[in-house]
Amino acid sequence: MKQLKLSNQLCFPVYALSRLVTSHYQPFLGELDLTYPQYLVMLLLWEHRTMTVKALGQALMLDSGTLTPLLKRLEAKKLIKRTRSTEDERVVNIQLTTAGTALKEQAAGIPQQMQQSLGLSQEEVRGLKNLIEPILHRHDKED
Amino acid sequence: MKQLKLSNQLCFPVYALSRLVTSHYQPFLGELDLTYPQYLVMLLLWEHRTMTVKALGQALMLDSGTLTPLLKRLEAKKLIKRTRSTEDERVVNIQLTTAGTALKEQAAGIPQQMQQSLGLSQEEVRGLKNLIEPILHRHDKED
DNA sequence: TAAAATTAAATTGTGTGCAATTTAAAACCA
DNA sequence: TGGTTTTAAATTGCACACAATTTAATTTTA
Repeated sequence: MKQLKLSNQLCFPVYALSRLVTSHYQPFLGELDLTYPQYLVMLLLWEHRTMTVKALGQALMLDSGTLTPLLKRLEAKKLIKRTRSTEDERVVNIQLTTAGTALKEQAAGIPQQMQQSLGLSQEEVRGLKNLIEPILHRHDKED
Repeated sequence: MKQLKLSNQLCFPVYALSRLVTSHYQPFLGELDLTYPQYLVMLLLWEHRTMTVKALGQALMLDSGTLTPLLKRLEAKKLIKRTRSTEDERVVNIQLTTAGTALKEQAAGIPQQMQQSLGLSQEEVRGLKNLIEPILHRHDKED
């Protein structure tokens, strides 16, 4: 049954690559005392300054079951503040603290260093993005 | 700082795709009462019948910290047997039970159904595999 | 407008991943 | 050979992911 050989599955390379990439972030993120998903949240906040939990969840395809405890940990590190919106008390706004904003400087070199660490060529990066992003967008509405 | 925009990171599409793919397995794997990593172990065992924990770990890039509890769950479901080798008592051999072998029939249709569920073309699947696998092999020795 | 439906987070519980340590066995070697 | 090193799993502890449920607030609608 050829189809059930691991080497014939697409799923496995994608899964393995994801973990490989994440593991290469570790040395760099460790210096900032961030995990990889925490770094993704910080990337969004550095870009937008303030976001709701829902907006973070949509951008990262994560639900509150993952985000709530993660955000509480970022708050405990004093990188963000969580405040319930006054116009709509269901909503929680996430905003950067001064320390959270400052961390951006320390993170500036990471994307560059990562590409080196993974040994990827420009073509590979572009090729992967060009293949993957259309697939993700095709499935955007699913969340 | 353009480099720190989420949309300019390679890491995120890879991470998001991996979770998207895994989530699409869920309805199919749920019928077999398997999680996605458990399914990967079963794929290897269907192919090789018997493997050591170490060999499983090398093939899947997972360590005993992940595999030991996972394998205990598969054993609790009576799909595999875990027996310590007599020649080398450090080694644990994992072998399929009759039920574990039988499950292969039920899994036969999954790869086909998955590609449909994800709406991927042959070109996309081939393109992704061709891009990802060389990257993984380049980093094989790292584990 | 009051009840029903929807929405945003939080909570609960299970199963990974993975770093770090521990345990026990086997291999090495001075 | 006896002590050191290496190796294979297991264990411990922490942080995701995610399904399912709960809670509280807002919208919808009958």
